[in-house]
Amino acid sequence: MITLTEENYLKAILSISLNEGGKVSTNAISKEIGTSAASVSDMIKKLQEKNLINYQKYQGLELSKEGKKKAINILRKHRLWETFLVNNLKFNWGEVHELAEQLEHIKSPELFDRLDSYLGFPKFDPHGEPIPSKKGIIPSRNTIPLNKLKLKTKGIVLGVTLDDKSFLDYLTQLKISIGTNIELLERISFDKSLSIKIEEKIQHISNEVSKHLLIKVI
Amino acid sequence: MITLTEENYLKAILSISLNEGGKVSTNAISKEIGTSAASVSDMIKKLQEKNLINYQKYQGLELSKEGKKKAINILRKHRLWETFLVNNLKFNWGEVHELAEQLEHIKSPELFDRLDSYLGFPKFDPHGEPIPSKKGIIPSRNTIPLNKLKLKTKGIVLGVTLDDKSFLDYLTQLKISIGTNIELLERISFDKSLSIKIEEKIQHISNEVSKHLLIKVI
DNA sequence: CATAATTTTTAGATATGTCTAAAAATTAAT
DNA sequence: ATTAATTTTTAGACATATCTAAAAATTATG
Repeated sequence: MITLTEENYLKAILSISLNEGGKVSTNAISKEIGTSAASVSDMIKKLQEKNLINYQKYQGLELSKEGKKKAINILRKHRLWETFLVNNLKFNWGEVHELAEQLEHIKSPELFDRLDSYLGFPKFDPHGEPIPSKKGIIPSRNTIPLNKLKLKTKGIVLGVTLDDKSFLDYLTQLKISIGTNIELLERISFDKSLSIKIEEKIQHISNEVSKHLLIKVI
Repeated sequence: MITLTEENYLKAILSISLNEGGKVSTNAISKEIGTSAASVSDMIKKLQEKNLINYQKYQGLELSKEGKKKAINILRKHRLWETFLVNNLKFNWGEVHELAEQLEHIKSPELFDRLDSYLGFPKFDPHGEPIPSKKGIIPSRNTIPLNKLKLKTKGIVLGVTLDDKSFLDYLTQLKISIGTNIELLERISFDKSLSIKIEEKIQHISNEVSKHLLIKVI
C-alpha cells in the first residue's frame, strides 16, 4: 500500500521531470515538497524498495514504469477534481488547487471512472492543463508559451502552467482566461516584458507571467 | 489542527453516543474502531488535552461541545458525499460507505456549502439517514424500527440504520429500498423473526434485519 | 589538481499512532 | 465482603515521517 506522503513524493518527482527532464535531484525534490534534503533522502530509499523509482546514490533518480503510472494517476485525479470543482460547484479557477491536493489522494478507481464520465470525459482542466486518460495518456496540443511567441503574432490562450491563486487572480484582473484572444505587440529587451492586446485592450505583462501562458497561434 | 485519526475517534464516539446514550467506554470505542483498548486509552488523553471530550479516568467519556460540533460536521460531510455518489455518480447505496469514509475528511467549509447547494440541500442521505445542517442540527422524523412495529400495521421504509454492503445488498435482493411499502404480518416469538408483505409479496426476515429498518406508520 | 562549495547521505532525535503484556481500578459473583 | 472477572490504564516497543547536525561524495573553482 502506498501512503499519502509517498504519493506526494511521486507527484513532485513527476512534476520536476515534466518541467526539467532528465534525472531528478534530492535537492530539487526537497525544494518542491518543502522538506529537508535529509528527509527526501530517507524517502527515496523507501520508494526505491517499493520499485517506484530508479535511483543510485548521489546520482539522482527517475520514476520507474510503475512509479510513473501511479504519479500520472494522481495527476489525473487532481485535474478531474479541479474540473468538477470549477464546472459543477462553480469555484473559480484560483480556488481549487489546495482542495484538489486533498481530493487527489482518494482511493477508488471506480470513483474516477464515474467522475470522468459525469464530467463528459474532459481532456483539459479549468487551467487548460491536460487530464491524463485512464490509461495514462496525457493529451497534447500545439501551443507555445507566450514568451516564445513571435512579435505581431495573434493567438488564443489555451492554458496556464502555474496553478497558484495570486497568479490566477492577476490573470482574472487582466481579463485573461482560457480562450482569450491575445496579440503580441512589443517585447522590451531590457526585462523581456511584453505589450499585448487582449480583446482590443493593450496591457503590459512581465516575462514571468508570459512564461506561464500557453498560446495557440492563429 | 485535528488529525484524521482524531476525527475518526470523534466520529466513533458520536456514533456510540447516538446509539446507546450515556457515557462512552474505552472498550466500546475499541470495538467500534478496531484498535486495542490501550491505543484508545492513549488517544483519549490527546482528545482530552484538546478539550474535545470530557473524561475522567475509568469513568467513561462524552463529547465536549466543541467535540460534538466537530463530530457532527464529519457526519454531515459523510452523508453529503454519499448523497452525491448515489444521486449524481449513480453508485448504488451499498457501494458508497468506504468511499465516503475517505471523503469525509476533506477540509474545506466552502466545499461543503457548495456541495450541499449543488445537491439541493438534502435532509436525508440515500440510506434515509439525516444529514446534519451546516449549523449542526440533525433533522428528525417520526419513524420506528420495524422490530418495534405492531402486528398488522402498514408503513413505509424511510431509512436504514446500518451502512454495510452485505446488509444493503440483501435488502436490494428483497426489493426493499427507501420508500418501499411494508406490512407486518406475523412475529415468530421463538427468534423474533418477521413475516412481512413487501409490495404485495410475502417475505420472511430476521429480527437482526428488522432492527435496522426505520418505518413510518401509515 | 587540490581545495572550496555544494549536494547528498547518515546518525541520532522527536512526534504520532499503533501494538502486547502487565498493572491498577472497577464491577460482578459467590 | 472477599474473590473473581472485566475493564482500563501504564509501560515499553515499533513504524512512519519528519528534523538538525555532521560526515561523505560530487562538482566547481582558482
